[in-house]
Amino acid sequence: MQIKRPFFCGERATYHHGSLKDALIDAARELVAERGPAGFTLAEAAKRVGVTGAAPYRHFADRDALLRELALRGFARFGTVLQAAWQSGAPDATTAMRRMGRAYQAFSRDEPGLYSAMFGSAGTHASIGGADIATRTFEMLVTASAAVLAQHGISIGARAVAYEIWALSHGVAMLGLTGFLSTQHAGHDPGEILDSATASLIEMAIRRAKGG
Amino acid sequence: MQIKRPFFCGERATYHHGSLKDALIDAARELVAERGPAGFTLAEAAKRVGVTGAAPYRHFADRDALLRELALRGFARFGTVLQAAWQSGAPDATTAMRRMGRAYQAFSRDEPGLYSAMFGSAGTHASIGGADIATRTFEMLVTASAAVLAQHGISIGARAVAYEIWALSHGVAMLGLTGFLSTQHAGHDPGEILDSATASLIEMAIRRAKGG
DNA sequence: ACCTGAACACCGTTCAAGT
DNA sequence: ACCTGAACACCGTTCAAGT
Repeated sequence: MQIKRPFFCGERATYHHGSLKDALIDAARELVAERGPAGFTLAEAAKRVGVTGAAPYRHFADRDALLRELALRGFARFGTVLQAAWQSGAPDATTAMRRMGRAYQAFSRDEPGLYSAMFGSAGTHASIGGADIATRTFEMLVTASAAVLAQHGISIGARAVAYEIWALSHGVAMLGLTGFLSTQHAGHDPGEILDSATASLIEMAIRRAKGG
Repeated sequence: MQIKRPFFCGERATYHHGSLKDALIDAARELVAERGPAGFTLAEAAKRVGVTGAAPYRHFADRDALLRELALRGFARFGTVLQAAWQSGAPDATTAMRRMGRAYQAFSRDEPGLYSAMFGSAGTHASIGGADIATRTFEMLVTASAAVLAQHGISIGARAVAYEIWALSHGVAMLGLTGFLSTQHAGHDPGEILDSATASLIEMAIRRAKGG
């Protein structure tokens, strides 16, 4: 995701940058990945792409608007990645669900800047706009869960399972990003844990539906 | 947790504050609860307790040290709360586990400042000291899981289940704090979701151990 | 021993002026 | 239309000076 810039390491050829908006977002992604959403400063992002601290205000209302834009792009990419993972496992819904879980974990690990911008700061959700792109991500999980349950002849409870799986996935992702997993649980790969736990949640949903 | 202060609303009776350290930590807890760890400023905490911006440096090395101290106190309180919940369900391990799960969720909801300081910012874990108070919290979950499994005659797999339950609990907590749950899942109480999913994870661990 | 006041660097934000 | 430079308020941090 390195942005092509029409100037040489720090010194621009032209007075106008050309793709400043994208360059700033990319710099923000790197900074958030390095130091978290709190550590991101507009000034440093501007410096990194070779413009004055005032330049970003031609493209974003304020610091928060830039982070919001980063989060929005993150959700868009996240949706694409999860969708692709799901389809790579078709037509078996269980396989597809496993692939999607792995993709979720991999995304949070490989794109910490995007994931943190998306879910990191309180209030992100509220300020991200009524359209609510995050809801679309969740709806993907609901659809996936419904497909897995349908494979077992069950047509209810998909939202509840999707909710459980999302919380689980998010928990693994966040504990990983904040450093609480890697150090103390040698031998337990986050991906495997997520995989196993997701399977448990689904299997119990099936058992409950069949038993009741 | 309101700190008793030896002065009247803003104006001190004495030149020395008396309990500035505790007052600052309490102000930090409120500020982090209101605006997240990123929104916390040392200057505002100082203003809120009625001292100069330089005063905190007599008690903390820097801004980060104050947040670290807040996190440490949070972990201590969290441990006490979970322990009490567990014991309130004794001697039935399954009941005790359910109580602990509810207590986990309630703590994250009622003490957002503490929970955010504990788990909110990347790197907290690393900088919180080698003693690793977070590990002790996790070990409580391991002990609890082992007790539940033991009730079913199973003596293996407690760490893996505890890991799954922690991730799930943390996911519910964080999605709740960042506002991703309340808005889109009317009808699904976070506490109930956690309860049901935890039960699923435990039951599947039991089934696997007995079946294999 | 604990706090204030002044000082400095840095960041968010605005605005008139440059290209 | 897009960027710079100067300006201001605010925050983190230090330090000499006050109680």
